[in-house]
Amino acid sequence: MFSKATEYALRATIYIAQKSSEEKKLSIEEIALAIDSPKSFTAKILQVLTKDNKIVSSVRGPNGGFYLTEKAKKMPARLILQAMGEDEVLEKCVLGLKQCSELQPCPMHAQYKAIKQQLIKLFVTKSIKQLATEIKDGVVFIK
Amino acid sequence: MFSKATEYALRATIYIAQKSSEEKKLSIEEIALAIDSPKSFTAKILQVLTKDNKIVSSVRGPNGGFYLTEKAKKMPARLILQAMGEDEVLEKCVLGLKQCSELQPCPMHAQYKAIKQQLIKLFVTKSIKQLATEIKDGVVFIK
DNA sequence: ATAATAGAAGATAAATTTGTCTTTAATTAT
DNA sequence: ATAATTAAAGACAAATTTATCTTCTATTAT
Repeated sequence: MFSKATEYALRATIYIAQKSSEEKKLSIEEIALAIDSPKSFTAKILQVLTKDNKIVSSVRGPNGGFYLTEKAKKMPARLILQAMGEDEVLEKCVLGLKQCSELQPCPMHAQYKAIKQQLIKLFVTKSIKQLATEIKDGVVFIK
Repeated sequence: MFSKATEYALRATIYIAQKSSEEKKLSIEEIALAIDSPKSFTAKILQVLTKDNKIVSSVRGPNGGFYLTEKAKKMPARLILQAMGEDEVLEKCVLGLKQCSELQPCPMHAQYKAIKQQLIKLFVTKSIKQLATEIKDGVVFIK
């Protein structure tokens, strides 16, 4: 469904949301280990999410690392897709038609429409924080 | 969601199903034009679907081309995904976790589960023929 | 100030996907 | 038989994705 990069982005952000605060930052080592992703590649991805502190925040140097502000934790998961430039996946035609729409539907449009709506709803209504909260109780896993 | 190759595979197969029979075969030129796909790349993809005549049938030489048998037209769309080696997409975890399951769910598992089931249902219950039938009436488009 | 730490930035490389082109093989019509 | 047609097969190339490594910069502790 999504690229590896976006999968790592989602997992990393959810993990950081669960473990970090402005006081407690996480190193790239810890994050990559926790979500089972290649370290350097994950660093690159976090650079994207950190750009303009849009989603993830970071500071360099000793005691530095990555964290999410309370404001960021309230953001919908869809913002991560947007930051990764993969938001379109949610809206795209299953058959890859450029012109697929209500007026000019592909053969799967009618049925896929409902699925698409639920997908979008999932990423819009679930905040990063909501996705993160159950991890520490072992209800849910990120690795 | 799917690779370009699989998108072309679905579109091409649906188009062939709608236009062809054992008596009337379609050239790769016609198919690629009809579904707006690169000709040579589409030829490669049809080679895969034609392998062992599993889904698409073909004959070489004058008046040759691609077609679908009545039996093939009755097959579920999911077989195309399988032939393309992309069937796993339907079952895969949204976050890309290898171990995501009921017992060890990812943070999106509970919500995504229902979506996944509908996706699978769509590809299992819809036959290639069913997807193809509305094209000629202009109810539905493939380009 | 200096050294140590940790992310940012950039270069590079490996792997995969997407796409093209040429040659070969099968089939048909003449 | 021969020529024409059309898909099959294979080599190759371009683009994108995934991944690594090195150097630079900011920050902190001493």
